[in-house]
Amino acid sequence: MLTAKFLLGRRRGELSSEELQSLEATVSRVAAFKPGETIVRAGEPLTRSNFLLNGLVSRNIDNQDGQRQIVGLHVAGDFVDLHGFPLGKLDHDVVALCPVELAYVPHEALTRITVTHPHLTRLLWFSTMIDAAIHREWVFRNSCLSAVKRMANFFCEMNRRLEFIGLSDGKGFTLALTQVDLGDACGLTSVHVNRVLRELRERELMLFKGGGVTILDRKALESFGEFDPAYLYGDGTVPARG
Amino acid sequence: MLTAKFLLGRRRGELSSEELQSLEATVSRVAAFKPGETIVRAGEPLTRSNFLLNGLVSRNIDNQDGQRQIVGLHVAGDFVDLHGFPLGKLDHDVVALCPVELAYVPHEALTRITVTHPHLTRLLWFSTMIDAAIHREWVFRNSCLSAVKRMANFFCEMNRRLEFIGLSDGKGFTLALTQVDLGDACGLTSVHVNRVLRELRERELMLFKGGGVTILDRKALESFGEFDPAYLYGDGTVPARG
DNA sequence: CGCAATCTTGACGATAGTCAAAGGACGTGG
DNA sequence: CCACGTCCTTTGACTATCGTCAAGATTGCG
Repeated sequence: MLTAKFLLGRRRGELSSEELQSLEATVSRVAAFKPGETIVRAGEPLTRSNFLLNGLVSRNIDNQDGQRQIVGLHVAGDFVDLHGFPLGKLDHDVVALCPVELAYVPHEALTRITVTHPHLTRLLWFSTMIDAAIHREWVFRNSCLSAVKRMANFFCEMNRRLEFIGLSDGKGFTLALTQVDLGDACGLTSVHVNRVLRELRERELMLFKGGGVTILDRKALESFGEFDPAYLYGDGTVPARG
Repeated sequence: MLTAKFLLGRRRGELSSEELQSLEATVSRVAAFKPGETIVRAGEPLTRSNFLLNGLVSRNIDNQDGQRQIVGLHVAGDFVDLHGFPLGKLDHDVVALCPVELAYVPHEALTRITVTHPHLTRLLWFSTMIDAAIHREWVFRNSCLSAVKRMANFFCEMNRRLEFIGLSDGKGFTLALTQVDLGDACGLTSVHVNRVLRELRERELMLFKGGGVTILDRKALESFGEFDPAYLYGDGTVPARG
């Protein structure tokens, strides 16, 4: 089951096996991308969306100086650019941050699902709405929090999201990012990221070393980073079937 | 037609009259809110979404100091919290910024639409995806741009969005916001907003005075603010019917 | 007319950016 | 197996942008 991780930990049990099969049937083929490769370019007309099987993928917007802003980050089980299905094209680039495997899902197949499977359609819609909620948290984080808190908050999010799909045990995980990437995501320079990571270490909240994250005091880290996981909708609130 | 402004300027002509009628039929009643009133509170279970008829509405997330971050802003014709339909509840507050009129749309009616009107469903989904694209621009803006450019970029967005619905002629419009509001939206203090507005005035790009915006040099303002309107999807790219 | 909210300005300080240099880590090729 | 290059990390010194504090001006409303 390629799409087995879809909505894992969020709407567990909400997908009937028939729905899961219909979703699985939309996959046309699997493809691999190398670190730094662009998967989707802003503005190009789209005929498929990409379901992330493993690895890390970012959504980038560049400014006039060529400075890259990461506006979103995706992990295994995420329907990376399902946004491109209603939109027809994207406003940003989608780039692999490490070796990545994707399942291609043609838009035709998705259109058919909207006709034959309204409940599954609402779940797909739901998953894009979680992306939007995550975007809002990123606006909040990068607009309203100090550099140290931003970083703390960011790692709390990744911890939870990786926990959902079984890639974190809550105490540590691997995250194939450089300090430059962290800066691009949190609106900081890599130099300042370095200083901030030292502070988190000195506060004995967490460690980051070469893509390896160790959470030393999760509760303290979450409270320090002003992290409230409600926006990840991990508690499985259920919309009516029909 | 209460919902006449829905997707105006974005997918003009994409809504069939039958679809527009079905949408119109979902409206249960109209309600008014006063400035500062909370329309939807984060976390509360939702049974309806709100279609904005006129006025300005913000989506807020507060930090631990009680500092407010505006993570989104809605104008007439926006389906403010359609996000709440797939999600079942919201991760943020929705607040009126000025006297506001809303049309209530029960979620039951929306569920029925997903069953009977797949194409209209995709258009509703599309409109939430534009919100997501706007969120991404806000992440970019508040993470990557200087204070002056942020403000310029913000006003460019509002200019375009108001133009879509006929509330801006491209040269000026009213925007019932205080300098505190502008700061809360752009991640700045009101003091700095004031300095920044002066700079935009001195650069002869635009004026802001008591909720009145005058665009002096639109092209220069958009280029200075690194504004590329592609993310608003105003060019009417069309998804297949079916 | 008077109060309250908003705007404006100045002086000062703190957070984060810039510039620069040096030290690891890792992979490639000789 | 070592040398080299590249990318990433770390640190220091300096700078700039933006926040804080405070006071006064302006606006609008009851």
